Amino acid sequence: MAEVPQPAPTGDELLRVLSALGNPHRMRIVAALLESRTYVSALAREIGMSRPLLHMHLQRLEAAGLVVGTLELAEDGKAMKYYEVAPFFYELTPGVIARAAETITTTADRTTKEEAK
Amino acid sequence: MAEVPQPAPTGDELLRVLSALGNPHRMRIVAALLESRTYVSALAREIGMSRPLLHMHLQRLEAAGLVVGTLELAEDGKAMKYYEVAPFFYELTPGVIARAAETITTTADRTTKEEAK
DNA sequence: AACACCTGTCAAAGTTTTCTGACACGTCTC
DNA sequence: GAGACGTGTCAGAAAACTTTGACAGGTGTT
Repeated sequence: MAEVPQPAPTGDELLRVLSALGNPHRMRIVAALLESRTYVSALAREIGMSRPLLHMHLQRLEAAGLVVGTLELAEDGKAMKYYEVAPFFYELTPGVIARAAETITTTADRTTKEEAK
Repeated sequence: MAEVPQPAPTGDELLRVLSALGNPHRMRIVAALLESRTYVSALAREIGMSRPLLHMHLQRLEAAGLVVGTLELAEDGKAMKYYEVAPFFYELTPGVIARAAETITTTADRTTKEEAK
């Protein structure tokens, strides 16, 4: 197994990842998806969570690049969204945090950019 | 430099760490403290943040074990609280998250335990 | 005594995140 | 057509987090 040097994550990326993982529900979701990929409704039943809520959490995890969703057509024609965990890897050290901190765009900037597009 | 195997963090510990670092201000605070240890008031001026607010953020970081504060008496008798970053190291992978997820105590449990002591 | 620092805490306000209960749309089966 | 699945979205309530300003205490200097 080759050791691959990790590129330093940007502040915004790391921020998305950390705040996505810093939530008990979302940790459990990652754990469940690592066990086996499933579709939203099944996962909602499995972990006992309302579907709209799970939808939101999955959104957050996907935005952080930690899971990926794929809309698949089942043989019976039903459209089902399958999710699986992405193979992420982050190292958390003071240095990494400090380097990331330099590239954090302010909330104001982020909002402005979003609105601009 | 010896490679030390990292013990798997508990769910609650990882949760505290991730939610502590998943905040732009707190990232910047870690970055500033890595540059040089300082005391609260000086740091507040340096990063342009109100002292009570900084106090709260430092609390959160310290609770997660990411920084350590020491109350020191200056020669002139003034009591000053110096903070510095702790040498932390966490690896974030799907497996680590999944293992941590198993040991998450529910919010209800945590609250009960806190009150019980 | 008044000022300039340092420390801490607290209540209230503001903002974001989380969560629920509808609703709308689609397919297939009875 | 009604029912059982699947998808997504939206508004509003509830809870958590962030932020401010004011207060109280400490020391040492003018």
